[in-house]
Amino acid sequence: MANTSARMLRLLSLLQTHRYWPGSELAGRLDVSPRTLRRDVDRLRELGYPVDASRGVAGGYQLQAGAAVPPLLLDDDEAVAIAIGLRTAAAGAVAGFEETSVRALAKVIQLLPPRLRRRIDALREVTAPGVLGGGPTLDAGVLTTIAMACRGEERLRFDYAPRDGEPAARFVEPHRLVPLGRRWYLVAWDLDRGDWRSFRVDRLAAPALTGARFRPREIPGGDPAAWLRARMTRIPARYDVSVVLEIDAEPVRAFIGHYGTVEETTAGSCRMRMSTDDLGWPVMVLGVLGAAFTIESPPELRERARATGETLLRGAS
Amino acid sequence: MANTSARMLRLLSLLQTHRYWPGSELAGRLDVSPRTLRRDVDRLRELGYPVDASRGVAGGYQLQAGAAVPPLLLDDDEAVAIAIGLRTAAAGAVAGFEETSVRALAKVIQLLPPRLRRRIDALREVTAPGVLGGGPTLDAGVLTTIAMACRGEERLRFDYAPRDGEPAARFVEPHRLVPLGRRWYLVAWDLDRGDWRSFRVDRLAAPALTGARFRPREIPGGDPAAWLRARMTRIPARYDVSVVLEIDAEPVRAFIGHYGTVEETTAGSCRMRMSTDDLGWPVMVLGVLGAAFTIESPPELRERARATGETLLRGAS
DNA sequence: GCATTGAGGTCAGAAAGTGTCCGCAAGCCA
DNA sequence: TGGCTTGCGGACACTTTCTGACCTCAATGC
Repeated sequence: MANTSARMLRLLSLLQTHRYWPGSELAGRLDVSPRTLRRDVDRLRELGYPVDASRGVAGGYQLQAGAAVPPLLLDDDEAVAIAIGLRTAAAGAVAGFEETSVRALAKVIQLLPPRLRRRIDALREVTAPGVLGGGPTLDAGVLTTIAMACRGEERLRFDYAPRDGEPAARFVEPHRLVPLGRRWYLVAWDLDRGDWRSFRVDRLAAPALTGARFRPREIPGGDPAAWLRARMTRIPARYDVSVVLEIDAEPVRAFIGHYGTVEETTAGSCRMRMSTDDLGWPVMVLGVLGAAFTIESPPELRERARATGETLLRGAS
Repeated sequence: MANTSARMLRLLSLLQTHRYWPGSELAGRLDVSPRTLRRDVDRLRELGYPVDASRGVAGGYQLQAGAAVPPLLLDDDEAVAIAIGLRTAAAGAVAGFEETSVRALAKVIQLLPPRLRRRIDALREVTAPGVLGGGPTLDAGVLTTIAMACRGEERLRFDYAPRDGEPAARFVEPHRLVPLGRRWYLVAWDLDRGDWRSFRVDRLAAPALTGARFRPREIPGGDPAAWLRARMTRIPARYDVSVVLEIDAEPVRAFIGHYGTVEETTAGSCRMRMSTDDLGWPVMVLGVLGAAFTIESPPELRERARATGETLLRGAS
């Protein structure tokens, strides 16, 4: 009966929770004889989840890392923590991990009981993007709804405000979410227009799952990201920043993390490069580092630094 | 035999992956008759994981959100994404979620196959804390090793550099990781000294699991966080920043997120408050917002703003 | 050496899981 | 409306597994 499966899951859960259990206690909790427990442990091992055992007084069982990821049995707090972590990662806190994170997030959110979803939503303000982003603020709820639609192959309705023109309702077969530059795009088959379209997620509002499933079409070329890049005739204007700082490379590197690169020029001086569409950000960096610097490019950065410096001096006096 | 359990897990995995499956295909993949598939689905339902079914042409099965979190069956990418997300959250990217995140992270890391751990470690630089932190850079590997020791009730060795004095090897029974202020502390029973001690994680190096288990002692009072707070005679000096800005509250709020509070004073002006031990941070905010401001406190902030302003002007000229 | 704790073989009875066959119900479409 | 598809679930016979009891053996720590 389901008894065995359920018991195996409970056993896995116990082993995941506490890490070390005497056999007698496990047997007691699962309400079986020690012999059966040993058989259950064997079953887990056969499934590829290595369970370590040690004998003697204070012996016990312990789940070890194996070749495959065992089914994760999470309690509420852990599930919420995972969802929150994925959401921040998807929102761009971890460069290069947005897409994977949002896919995993869609999976987790989908499986989460409503009460946990509410808890996560309630934490929206706590996890407000704040300074980090630089990019436009993006509602994680919108993103996950779309991701769920892509995943579940469900038709999607939403309001879309194109760059120039009135907002209008759209009805699409969502295909893929693609992060490009600092923005998210939805690549979808537009049902009204009968063609592939891309939508900037930050211009998209009130996405609603329709429940209607569809058989996914194949996008020309097969790669949504490539299709989108090819379609984007112009990428948003960006500044390539280059500044020489009279300070060792190391603290600079530690400070800016992956937001830019730092190369040593001479001892005690280094060149920092970054690519950004918001000059406020490199100015912040320069100000906080506090070292003397020379701006190589772009000229606009010089102007911006001057303006910021004057603001600060006025306020400080 | 284990067949049934294994098949149930595979079924769960399939249902988690694609979201919608025709019964015949599921039966085919699991290599059982449709009747047995129906029975398996029933079993899942009995376990509390609601499986939706729809009839008619193009009918199928679909896993829905239920009352409990089902066992998460993750593929490699998803597992890595979850670990990365938790790590950033634990590193302080999500205020108030450090502890829960690090606990969940310890669980996940513990279960992850070595090859995935390596992938995650390789991503360390990608997820470099960068600007975010403000606090001292903390090696996530150190944190998770300690968390695993706490979780597994394993004795721990490490090198510790006290504020004043030489680094020395320590041998402890780890009890709990506690985030306090902007720092992490390990509360542990010091085996050499035979007493409870707290250790700042950022002063701790080369933690090593010994594999030796112990029966956890009870900490006086029962609450490690309370114990630690009581023990910390002085908390790190902090500045309470208060600045009036000649700008609407809304953009300020959007910019600083949860790092501080903003109240409207008069139309077109607002007061920003934050508590920090690093004045560089509020200065950055003031500089980037670009609005005229008046510093109410602390006086040190005025000095810092002046210095930063001068640096920027020098560099810009 | 002794107590503790896990490993694992064997056995018999109990309890499942399984496929086949069946009639039924619900959705979709012509 | 009728026909098709797909899921639902009862009944049955058969097979397989599961379980607890009992036993001996093997590590481990004191």
